[in-house]
Amino acid sequence: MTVKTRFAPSPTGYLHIGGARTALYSYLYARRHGGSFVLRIEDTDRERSTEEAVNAILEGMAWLGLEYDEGPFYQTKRFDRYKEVIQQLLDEGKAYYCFCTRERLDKLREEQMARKQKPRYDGHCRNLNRTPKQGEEAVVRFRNPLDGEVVVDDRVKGKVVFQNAELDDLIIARADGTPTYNFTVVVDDMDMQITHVIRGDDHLNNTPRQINILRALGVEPPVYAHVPMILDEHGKKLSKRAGAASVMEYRDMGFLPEAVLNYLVRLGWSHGDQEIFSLDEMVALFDIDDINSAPSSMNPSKLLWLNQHYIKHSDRKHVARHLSWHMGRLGIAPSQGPALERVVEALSERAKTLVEMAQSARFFYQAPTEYDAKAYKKHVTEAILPVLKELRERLAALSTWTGEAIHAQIHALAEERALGLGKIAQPLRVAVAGVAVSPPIDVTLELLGQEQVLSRIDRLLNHAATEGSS
RNA sequence: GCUCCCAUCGUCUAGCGGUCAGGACGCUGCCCUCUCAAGGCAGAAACCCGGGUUCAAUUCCCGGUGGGAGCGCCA
Repeated sequence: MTVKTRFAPSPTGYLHIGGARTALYSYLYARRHGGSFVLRIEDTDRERSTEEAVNAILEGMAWLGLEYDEGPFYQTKRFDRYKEVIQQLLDEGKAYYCFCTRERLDKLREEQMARKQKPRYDGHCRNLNRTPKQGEEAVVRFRNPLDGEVVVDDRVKGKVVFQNAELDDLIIARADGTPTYNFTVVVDDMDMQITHVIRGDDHLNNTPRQINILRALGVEPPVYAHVPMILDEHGKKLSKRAGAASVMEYRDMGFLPEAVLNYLVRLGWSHGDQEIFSLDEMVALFDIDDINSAPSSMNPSKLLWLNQHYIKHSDRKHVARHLSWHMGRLGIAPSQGPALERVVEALSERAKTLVEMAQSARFFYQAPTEYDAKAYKKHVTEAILPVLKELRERLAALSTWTGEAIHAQIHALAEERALGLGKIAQPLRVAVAGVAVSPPIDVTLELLGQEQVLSRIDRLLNHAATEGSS
């Protein structure tokens, strides 16, 4: 039997980071075994499902590069099929109509809670054996076994046993005839021949119900693997407030998709001491049995470290492509100035995010409009101005504008004047970048180009002449 | 409240009866250095508690404590 996994989000919001991880695990497992990966949109709750959310999920999957082999399938398009199965269960006496009002159910729940009991349906209509009269409101409930137990042989949690007596008869069709979650999942997993269900462990408690329905349908349940939740950095539930919960927020913060993927795969899964995994390596090494059964917390600084790793080691063109998107957001046009790939090369060791890199890259494309006050005061001294003037002339005289030539000029001058390199490099940085931080000065000047460098030095000299130096 | 899940450095984790409890991020110190980084080296830092089982428990079992999830005509 070929492996088939699925990711089945409900479109009520963005693609959650936890969802992204279960999607990744499902994807990896299918790929690893040469199987297929299905995307299914669970939109049976028409109140809360939105098209924007569907698009957000699709966008998130695409950004991460998690390609699905089948789908997206929409449950709302399968209502006829669900109706058919519900009727089948009804006909076979495995489901029944329930006429209890919401008021009665609410009251029942309240009473049970007051008695410190687990709130559950009391089987009031279980043996009525009645079909609704014309216009009469009724839901359909699944006739859950009253005794015995259900064993979930979970690949990450191990054997988990539930007593049927703990379960009640859940509603599988609402009064308006639409099917409910626990039922549609079962029918879809059955119809789509899903072999491995990898999902959040918040679904573990639903699993025995689903298994019972599956059995009533005469189908063997798939293999289940319930992965623990992802908590925020404080060990609390991930929320919009406490750190980013949406995958797209990570894009916006300047993360590379491969960094996010690498981070997520290691959050709850491991392969010995290895930390860095390309997608191909993940596919080759991933196994459900290596998933940790305990929940894990986000470690933002480790994600940052991974991001920097990928910024440093990924193909420059690839990084440049993502960087230009962020530069666009900051209103910097990378067309006028040095090749973006070379800027990426120069900055890759000094940026943890692409947002940071875009900010640092700004001066390559836009001359500084002002000088950082502290840097100016510290480095642009009265004594250094004549040296800068001299350097300006020597740089102007250069016929080949290469890092090497620039380096030689600066070094020679520093030596002649018995100055440390920093004494010249720092004011130069202020002149060309506006701040005292940049890639190595020779690289910076080379990338900027002779014309820009000379004009920026002139500007600083003028500024010093009118505004003064320290 | 009931049912279920979980528990190794601050965090992510390795471990699968005998280890000086390993790695990674972060942190601290040193080196390198034209700035910022990157890099190199060194260091501090963990088996939740109590019972068993065993010659031997971080590891297996039970209980406690502490976290978490579920208990909808939501998914």
